[in-house]
Amino acid sequence: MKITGKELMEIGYAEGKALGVALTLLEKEYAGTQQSEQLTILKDVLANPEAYAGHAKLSALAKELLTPVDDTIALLPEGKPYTTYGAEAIEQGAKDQMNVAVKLPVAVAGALMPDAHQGYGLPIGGVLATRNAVIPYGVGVDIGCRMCLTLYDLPVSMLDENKTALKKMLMNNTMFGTATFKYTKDHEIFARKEFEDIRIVKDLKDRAWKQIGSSGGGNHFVEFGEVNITSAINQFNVNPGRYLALLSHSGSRGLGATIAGHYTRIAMDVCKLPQEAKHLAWLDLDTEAGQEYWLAMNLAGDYASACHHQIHERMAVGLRATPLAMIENHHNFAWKEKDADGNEVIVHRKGATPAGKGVLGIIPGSMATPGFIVMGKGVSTSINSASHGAGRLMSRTKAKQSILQGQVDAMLKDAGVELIGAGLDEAPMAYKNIHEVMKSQEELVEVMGTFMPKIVRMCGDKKFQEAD
DNA sequence: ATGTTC
Repeated sequence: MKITGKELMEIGYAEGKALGVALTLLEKEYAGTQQSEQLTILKDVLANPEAYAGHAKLSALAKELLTPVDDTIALLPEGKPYTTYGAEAIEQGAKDQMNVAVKLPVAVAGALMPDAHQGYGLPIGGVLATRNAVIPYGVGVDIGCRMCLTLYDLPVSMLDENKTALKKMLMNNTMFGTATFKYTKDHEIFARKEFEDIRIVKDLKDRAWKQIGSSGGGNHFVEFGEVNITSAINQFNVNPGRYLALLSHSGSRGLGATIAGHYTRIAMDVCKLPQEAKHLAWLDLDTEAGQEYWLAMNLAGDYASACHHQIHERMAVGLRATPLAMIENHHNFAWKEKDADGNEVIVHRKGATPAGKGVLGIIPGSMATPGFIVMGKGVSTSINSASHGAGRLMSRTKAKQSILQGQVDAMLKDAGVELIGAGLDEAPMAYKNIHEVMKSQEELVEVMGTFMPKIVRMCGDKKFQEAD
């Protein structure tokens, strides 16, 4: 009778390579030794592998025990099938990233939106449904980045006739980049217990207080424009027609960015994946870290919403008017939703607009092209999603190198757009044609109306623009 | 996206 692997596991050997090495050694080197002594030796090697590193017979086993266990989680050989919308205009890097994402063992389904481009982990424009797992980089760095639109029963002619006053209103009531308000407005979100219960979130409360109501950098904006409603929005009693409107695009500022970084690091520590998938590390929702991230993510989402609401409140005061309707949606977030069979899945939308049946959303174009007010059709192959914009045609670096200010100025003049702030990296020509993108997702959303920007404010912070 | 490099 020889010692079995099962017996070795009883004395503490884990299933794996070291166990195999031990069994081989017993057979080759210790065949004549009593079993009880064999077990004693192996127990001792396991307890003190360092002591046996130079041992004539046991060094191979000691070396194996001293080698860190390879705890890399393998990707599935075959990824879950997924639908790509507008594939012909999507860069290969984004497709490659999606192909990796659907091979995660926790992946249930995926979809790629027509504005997709390469990001960290999941591509921007990527949608991924998982089982009981949340991927911090599947949500993105700017947790709860979102759109908010208010419609006013005010004459559209104000955009021309009161341009100076509206510009001033934007200058006085919005803050971009590193700028914050001297007098911040309180918000009920600061009473949330997550600010007490979660250490990392607690440490971020002061900065969140300073930044509330402000907008970020990059592609974030607050703009006045003309909305043309073509299909009545019954839930708000908004009839077809032209409306003065305010549209904002911003996220959760330092709060969300720090939460994202913190939990991504934890995820990458506990969930080791092959190199090409390492940024897709997930947190099991049954773990403490997973539950904490879920709460922190939801807080950051609500904070992003609160920032937009304060922006719109300040502007409503400036306009001395009450909005007819407010339409808003996150496009960097994870939601608990049901799949076709009624099972709960975690749907990550990283730069994708929720488009469940009857769900309203905003898909912006660029500073000189229209955005769209849409109603989702609830198409399951897109995991109830649509694009979150036109999508970049070129990187920020390439845009800054190849686009001339004069070209942008001419384009803005043509479109009748007044721009405050923004660098060449946000030039309209750095983006795909929004009309083509909308065509690629006709089956996903119904267009209820358009928004044409007229007075646009973006981040004018030079330091910000020189970065990346 | 980001007190823009823990």
